Amino acid sequence: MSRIDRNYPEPQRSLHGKIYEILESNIINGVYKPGDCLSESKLSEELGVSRTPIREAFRQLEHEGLVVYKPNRGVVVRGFSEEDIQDIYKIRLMLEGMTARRATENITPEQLEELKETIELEEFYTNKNDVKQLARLDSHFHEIIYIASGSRFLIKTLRKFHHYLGKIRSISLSDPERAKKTLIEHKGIFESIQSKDREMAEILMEQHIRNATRYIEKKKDKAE
Amino acid sequence: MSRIDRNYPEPQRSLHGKIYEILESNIINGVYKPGDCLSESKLSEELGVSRTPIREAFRQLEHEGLVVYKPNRGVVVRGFSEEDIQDIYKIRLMLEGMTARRATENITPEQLEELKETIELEEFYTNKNDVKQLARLDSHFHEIIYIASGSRFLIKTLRKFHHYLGKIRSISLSDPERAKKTLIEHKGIFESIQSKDREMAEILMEQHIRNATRYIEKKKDKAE
DNA sequence: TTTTGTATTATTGTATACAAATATACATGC
DNA sequence: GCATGTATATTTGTATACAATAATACAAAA
Repeated sequence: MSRIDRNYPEPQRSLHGKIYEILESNIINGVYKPGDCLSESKLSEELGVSRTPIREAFRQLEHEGLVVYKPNRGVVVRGFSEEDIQDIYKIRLMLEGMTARRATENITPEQLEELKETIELEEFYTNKNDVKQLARLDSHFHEIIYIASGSRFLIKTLRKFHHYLGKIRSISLSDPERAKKTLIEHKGIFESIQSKDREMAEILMEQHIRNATRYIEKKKDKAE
Repeated sequence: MSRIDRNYPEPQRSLHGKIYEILESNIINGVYKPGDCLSESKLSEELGVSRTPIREAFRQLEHEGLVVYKPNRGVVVRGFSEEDIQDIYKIRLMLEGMTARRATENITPEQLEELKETIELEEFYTNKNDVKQLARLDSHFHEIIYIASGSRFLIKTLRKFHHYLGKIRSISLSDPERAKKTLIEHKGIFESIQSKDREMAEILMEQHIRNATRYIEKKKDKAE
């Protein structure tokens, strides 16, 4: 085996992990609707794998609460309701501020630099109106703060919540006004963290979540 | 088959569910230490089942973050550190108050009655110093409030946190002084909820968590 | 002695086989 | 027509078989 092969091994991910991601994404994005029954045999055929890794993915989705397990009948999709989405925003409002405060206390220079670069890229893509990149960078911005908080539970919980909101976030960021406002808010949070102002980081993060929530609410009201 | 057998069917739970509970409990209670490797084959032999349901249980534990998955090597136990426990209390401080407030808004008369009965039993067992029953009732008290909050995410998150702290809670409740204080605090929370005083329910619940945290901290300081 | 290559062993990853449970279709009786 | 019982088909639940990967032991060379 050559040296290059040893240095660049392929990811070598297990099948159940990939299948889990596919199914989770299909549930989050509404490909599978709440109430849909997922069949091991059918998915097994569709994806061209045996039932074993599919069952393993099911167990993860079940644990996550995205599907409900019916003994000897398989799993039915749960998905998210309007209320669930609002609920997530309410809980985030409680947790994101705390996370930003703790991140301010624990952040490393490298993470701070990464945060800065992320914001610079956000600025670039905001001007270009590249929604896909903006969504990616937004996730990255928050992800760094989650990790810097040093709390495995906050990381796990908020990462999931953020992931669940992926669709709605893209909608928000496709509005140039909201994208610009997001950038300004991110900059404020970054500067607070950089200057080690815990309180301000907490307050600005809470405002950021509140503004995101308000934007969605307003958008929804208009649509009705 | 007798009629009695038909009226009281066994739960008919799947194996992977039972195995998951066994393993989770072993991790939470420190039977498996952080760093321990869990082997499918060994557990399969020990428990007298095939590897399939064990793998399914592993996938749930993995998703929960209680074990870390190593491709082609199995899973290693993660468990909880001192910091993790403190961390859980910090996060609960943010979430339990909100949950109590929302429970006050949504609680049903039946749930209120159940809460009342739980506290009456708590009073009974506090006088008898029955720690096991007190731990069970404490969980039940909080569980009712979680459910009454109507938020599937709060239910899921806080239920887990509460479960993780089972061991430490039993230690607290085995101190008659702390048990009495817990009862008084629960009563206060119950009365706020009953009289639909959201703010007070939130404040008292936060105090309750804060007091529980302080007690643990003090206990730890003494031990050192 | 240390290192490295190789054979062996053990473990996981996936597929498949069979048992158990459930749903479905259809016939039978009312 | 409607309900009920039964046979069939389908699906899940579990066990097992085989393949792939990684760890281990050991021998050979530097």
